[in-house]
Amino acid sequence: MLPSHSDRNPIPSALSGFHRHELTGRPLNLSATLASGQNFRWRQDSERIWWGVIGDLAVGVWQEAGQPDSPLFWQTFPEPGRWEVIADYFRLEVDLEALYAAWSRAEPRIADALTAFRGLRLLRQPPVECFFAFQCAACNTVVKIERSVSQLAARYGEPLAVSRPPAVAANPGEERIFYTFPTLEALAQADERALRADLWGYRAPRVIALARHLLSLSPDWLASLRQASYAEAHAALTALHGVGAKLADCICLFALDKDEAVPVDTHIRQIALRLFLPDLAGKSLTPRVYSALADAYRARFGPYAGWAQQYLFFAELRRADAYRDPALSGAAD
DNA sequence: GCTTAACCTGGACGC
DNA sequence: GCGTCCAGGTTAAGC
Repeated sequence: MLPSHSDRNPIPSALSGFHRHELTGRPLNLSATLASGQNFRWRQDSERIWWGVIGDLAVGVWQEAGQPDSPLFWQTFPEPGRWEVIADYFRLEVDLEALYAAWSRAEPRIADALTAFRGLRLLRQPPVECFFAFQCAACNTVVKIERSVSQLAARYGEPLAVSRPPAVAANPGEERIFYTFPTLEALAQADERALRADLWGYRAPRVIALARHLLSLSPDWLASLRQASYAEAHAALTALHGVGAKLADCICLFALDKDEAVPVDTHIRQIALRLFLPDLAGKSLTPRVYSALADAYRARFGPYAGWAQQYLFFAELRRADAYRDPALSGAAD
């Protein structure tokens, strides 16, 4: 079960008990995927093992840094061996090489980002978690979003029983407690003052109101949008008070399998103005401009435009020095 | 249909 | 130490 030794990156001893999965033909750049701003709850420990929560499972994953074709080492807690959950979450069914070829033909200027972050994948996140995590994103910083979302889970989620809790870098030797993301029922009964104390600020009452509204529709309403078209899902989401076009696109792309969704935030806007639509520079981000920018990505990158924009987005983040991990790609090792 | 201000808050920055 | 600005947006009012 344990891997062979590697001189470049010693296999962490903490991987004892982990499984090994060969990513044959399905590259995965673990660090780029988990640090590219899709999800705010994954953390790396001192041995560079990534720890997160998928649904009701705590998950540990490790891969040799900058080697998207190297094996993935993984384990789930408290129920071990749930590979199907990990494969689904990281969307390993998607053939990246075919996408790279098509994107490069359509827009050669994406080549550097593809090379730097080869194996970056979009996640298939639980819809409720994605919906509320990105509620926190408005006028906020990534560090604060991560803190707010983690505190929300700790306050209103359920602790996960991990039989052999991993130590995490920030607190060596301390047992790490994992929490599920809160249910709609828990969020509907949340205390606004507590949320404000957790840095949710003016977003706090909106979170509670949205949870109550979603419950009134159906506990499974968000997940049911996976069966809808992109246009239908986007329209349904933006009809909710507090959900604009950008947030709707984040949920569509990161949780609802709408691969053509392009969340136009400040970074994606700047990239599009620089590469595709310089004539729109100086224009306010009205709904019409938002659509024009997103359509520009879709016109070039097709039905997986949302994946392509994630590469450009992450490259822009790194340029802006807004990333935390210096070893996200092979070039960085 | 576009522009603007308000909404929380902590960190970076200039003075 | 203090003031100002900014950060992965959304909404409503005013024009």
